[in-house]
Amino acid sequence: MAGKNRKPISIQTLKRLPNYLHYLQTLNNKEVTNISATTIANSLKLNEVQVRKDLAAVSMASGKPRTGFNINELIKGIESRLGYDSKDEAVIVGVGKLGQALFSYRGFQTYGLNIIAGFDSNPNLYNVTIEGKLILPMEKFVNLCQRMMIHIGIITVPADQAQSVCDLMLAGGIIAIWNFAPMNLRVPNGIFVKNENMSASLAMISQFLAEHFHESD
Amino acid sequence: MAGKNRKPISIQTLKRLPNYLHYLQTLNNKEVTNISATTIANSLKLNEVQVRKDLAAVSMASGKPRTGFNINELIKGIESRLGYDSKDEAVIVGVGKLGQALFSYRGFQTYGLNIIAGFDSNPNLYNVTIEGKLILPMEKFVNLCQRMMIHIGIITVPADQAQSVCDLMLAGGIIAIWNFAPMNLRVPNGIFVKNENMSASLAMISQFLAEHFHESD
DNA sequence: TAGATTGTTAATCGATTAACAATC
DNA sequence: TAGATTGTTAATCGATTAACAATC
Repeated sequence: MAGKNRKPISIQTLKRLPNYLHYLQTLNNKEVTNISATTIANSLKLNEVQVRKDLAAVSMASGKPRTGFNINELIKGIESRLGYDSKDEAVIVGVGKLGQALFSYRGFQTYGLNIIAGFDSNPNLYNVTIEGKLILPMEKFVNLCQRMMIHIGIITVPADQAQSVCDLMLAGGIIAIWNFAPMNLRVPNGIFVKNENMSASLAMISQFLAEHFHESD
Repeated sequence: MAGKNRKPISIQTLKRLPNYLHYLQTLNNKEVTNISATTIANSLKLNEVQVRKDLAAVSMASGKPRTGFNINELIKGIESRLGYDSKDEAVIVGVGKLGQALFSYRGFQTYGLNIIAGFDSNPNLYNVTIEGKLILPMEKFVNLCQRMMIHIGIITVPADQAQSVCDLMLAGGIIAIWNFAPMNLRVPNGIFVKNENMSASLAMISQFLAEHFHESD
């Protein structure tokens, strides 16, 4: 589950790692085996020292002057650091459209995430399967999480139900919550909540447009 | 479209604004009319000076010693700053499950975002309506964007189609892209891309779990 | 008045970037 | 060798936090 030799790594670096990975993977088909931090930096419009420091945090072997980094080693290093090489099991609560989208998205497998079951309070959905995975009634939630030792819970219910779902997750032993409800969850210390903050994204878009049209007035 | 008197505001502050707003809205029902930065800070587990500086960036009237800030004024200020009081029109390309989820999500109205049409290359979806909004073939995309002066494009297609959709959006005159495809888009200067970086979120969750289980070994 | 709360100025902290010596 | 590229050490930058005077 947890990888080995993980030095602490900044949140900023962590956010950039998936970008590096994606970029390296696009290169991987071609004939090149090595790449320099300089090239990566230019392609992704990042500072090259920053790229080197980021890579230093994930690559087993260090880069070599003139030749750069071995692409495959970098990919392995990043994947390992991101936990893509080990599967984490998760459950999702709220199988509306967004919930279904996440529930059925196969891409998460690539990221080491396996959503093993969905839960909803709508009886019409009980025992429906999506991509071969069952939707179950909420009553079965706590017990299943405990029995299967699930650690990750995904919340895709409306905002007003999010806190009670969250509490239920804690009862089920879940310690990391991926929250898509536009709602700040109250959790005790030691519980990790990652808010998928769409309103913040929209705020940035709105800010950009405001600046854009203000400038051009 | 763009609000008035917008001083520059840090990205960090911008991310926190929706949280303040949500918190203030939960208070708004009750009888209190004022609130102190101290109280907000404690409730949201933030530093109180940080809260004051954030609020200073959005509130028309400043707070008063002993009484704090007027809740309604704060709400108005934040909503205005976030652009929630003016509607921006957007189009979405890719009406799969995730696309449908976003397309039909009424909550975006609250955020000042109005998705007026969806586009997909699947003929089965042509002229289907979701929440009274049409899904159209890609052929109509550029023309519609231009005619209606749409500035925001949402990308919910698979990664391998994202870049070509992006290029099409630029052709249609779109200048702000909200990208849900796990893929770094190439765009010219002046175009804003907000990546909804789910892989980065997963990376953080994975990182937390790794640390958690490492510590407890 | 007294003190809770404000806004500001200065100190701290962490991340980014610049400068540079080491090396294949 | 020469020079492209590395990793490190120091400088810069921006955001957070601490200290404090102002005020209702």
